[in-house]
Amino acid sequence: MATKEHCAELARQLRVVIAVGREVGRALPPETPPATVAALTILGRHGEMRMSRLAEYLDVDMSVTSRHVAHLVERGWIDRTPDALDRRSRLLRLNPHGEKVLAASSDRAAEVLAAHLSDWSDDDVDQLTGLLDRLRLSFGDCRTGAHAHPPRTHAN
Amino acid sequence: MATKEHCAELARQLRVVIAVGREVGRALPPETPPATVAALTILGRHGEMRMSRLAEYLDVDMSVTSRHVAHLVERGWIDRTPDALDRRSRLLRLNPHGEKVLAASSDRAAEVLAAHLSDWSDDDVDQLTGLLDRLRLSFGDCRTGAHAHPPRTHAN
DNA sequence: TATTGTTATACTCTATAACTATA
DNA sequence: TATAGTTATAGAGTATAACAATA
Repeated sequence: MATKEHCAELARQLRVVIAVGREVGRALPPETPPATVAALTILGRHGEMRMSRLAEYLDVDMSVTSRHVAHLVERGWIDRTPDALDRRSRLLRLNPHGEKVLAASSDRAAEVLAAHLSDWSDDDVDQLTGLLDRLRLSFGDCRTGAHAHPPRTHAN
Repeated sequence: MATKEHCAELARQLRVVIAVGREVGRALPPETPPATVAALTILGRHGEMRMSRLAEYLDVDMSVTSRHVAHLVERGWIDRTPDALDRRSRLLRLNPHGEKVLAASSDRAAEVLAAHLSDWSDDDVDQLTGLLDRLRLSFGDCRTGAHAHPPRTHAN
């Protein structure tokens, strides 16, 4: 069980990482701002899902997600199809065009990181990535757990 | 030397940290929004400094820093004194009131983290903190190095 | 009645550019 | 001429609340 002192130090470093994220974000082309890439990344990783679940993954309000999604649809990067099992909701899915855009963005972000991490080994990077993933789980489980897991009875 | 594939995965996880940071930020009281706490944290950790250096630490434009600093001065949390050795610039320093506010914010952030990290050991937390600090250095050195280190010939 | 998603509105944070004062 | 800092303005990103449609 982590003590509060250690968590306080982690909190400080967390804010530093946000600065690094901004730095990486600045290197992205104007047509794919960070928030856009974030949505594409989640759809690319977890596949088809509905608005509410995307909002959970992004950790922002659904109203915000709705705007981002509308933008992605306008650009022709994702498809938004009606959900046959619940006509209130719509299913979101990355299309081939969106996959290309995501790949390019992801590539650019990786370049920026690699340029600064020249003295890191792959093992170093993996270790950090692993801990961040664990951090995500520690927070994410709690968040989505609030409404006891979304009932994914229809589409996966 | 880290390869681009590993960096791409790190980039994805980095965005997760931003979400966690937002989550922690939401728990802060309205009078100390995240950006305000960030400025206080840096002044608390590195002591007296001028605007330009604070802007570097925050990794935002000086115009943005100027606004935040004005806010901090209005609230009476920092003192802004003229720099005798360069009358264009002003030195910023946390005062006792600001130290109290910072302590309270820091405490709150640590609480939120600790609540989610119940199954983390202190060693786990330290390991992540250490890697994040190294990440900061890998980026920060490059950023401030652009103008070959600020000439700290006068204060500190 | 509750839930999914959209839209209107306001607030926070940031960047760009024009400006003042000093080096 | 260059640099430190301020201010005005614009643009992302997010949250709250009111709303429509469906469960």
